[in-house]
Amino acid sequence: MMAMDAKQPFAVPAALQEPKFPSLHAGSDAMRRVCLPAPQLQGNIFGSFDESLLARAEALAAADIAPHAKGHHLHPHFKPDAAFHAMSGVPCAAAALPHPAALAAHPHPLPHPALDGGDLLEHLSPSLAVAGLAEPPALPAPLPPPPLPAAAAGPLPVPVGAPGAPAPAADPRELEAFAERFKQRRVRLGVTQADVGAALAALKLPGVGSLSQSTICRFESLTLSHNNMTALRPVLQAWLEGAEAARRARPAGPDPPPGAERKRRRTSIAAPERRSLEAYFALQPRPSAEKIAAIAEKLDLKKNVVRVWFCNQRQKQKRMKYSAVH
DNA sequence: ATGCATGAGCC
DNA sequence: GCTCATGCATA
Repeated sequence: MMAMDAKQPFAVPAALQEPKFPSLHAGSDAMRRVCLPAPQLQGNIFGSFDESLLARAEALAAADIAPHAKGHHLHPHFKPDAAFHAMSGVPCAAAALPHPAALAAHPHPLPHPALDGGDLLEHLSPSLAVAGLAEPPALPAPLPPPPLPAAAAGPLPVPVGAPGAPAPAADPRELEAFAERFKQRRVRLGVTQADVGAALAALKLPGVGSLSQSTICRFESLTLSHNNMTALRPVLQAWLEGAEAARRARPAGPDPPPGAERKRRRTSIAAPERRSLEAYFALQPRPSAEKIAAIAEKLDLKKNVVRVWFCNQRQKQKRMKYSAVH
């Protein structure tokens, strides 16, 4: 079994998630954000068809999913989240698909024409989403980053929780610019993403503890939701200023003793299964519990794994990257 | 840098 | 059960 010690440094202050979207002009942003980033989503769908996969998905859909098919409306009730999804769900299903042409050009007929829903799975590209986009040139690393404890604790003005400023201008363009500047300066300081995350706790900002390397990385690469980016920006800015100030004062620091001890393994979904899931997702981003169960059974995956997979996919669609600036 | 997962809060 | 913010593990 897996060790599941839920250690949470701090609970996210409700203030960060409660009042989600004030009046979110982000509506338009969100709209733009919906479309799948998938830069690799333009290969020829018919070039290399994986018959077996498609046949499998098709069979699955026709034999198992459809029968259970209970009219799944787009949004049962109108909750704040639904509002967000209402617009992301509809246009996305279409946008996520390769081409409309694919729908009309699918090769073989169905064993059960009468069945609906899942039968659309046949025109899904086999390996569209597998092509990894190579990492950008990045920097040749001419300068060796000296590991610095970066305990930038200090008399920081903390321009964060401004009492009278509820919404600190969340312009996607602004966030992007800041993120880039942040990374630039961070590197200049010779601080790693992990260091930043850890140092954050030292700031003692209300409701702000440490963050992981993952989160810092995602911030810099804009792979966080707009809200998340907005919430993190002031915090990271505070750290940056403090760190640079501390740097000026004492430009040197001892090495942090590296401690290492962790365990937990990440379940990995095999390529074929992943492709199937992607296929389903393109057609129905929010399958019912029944469908999830059916999919899980057919793909021989745990139901929870499938459920989480769908959740994560949905989250990905809401990320900033590639969104606004277009 | 990113895939799979957890947990809080909400419906 | 879902969304959302986050994190561990890993490619």
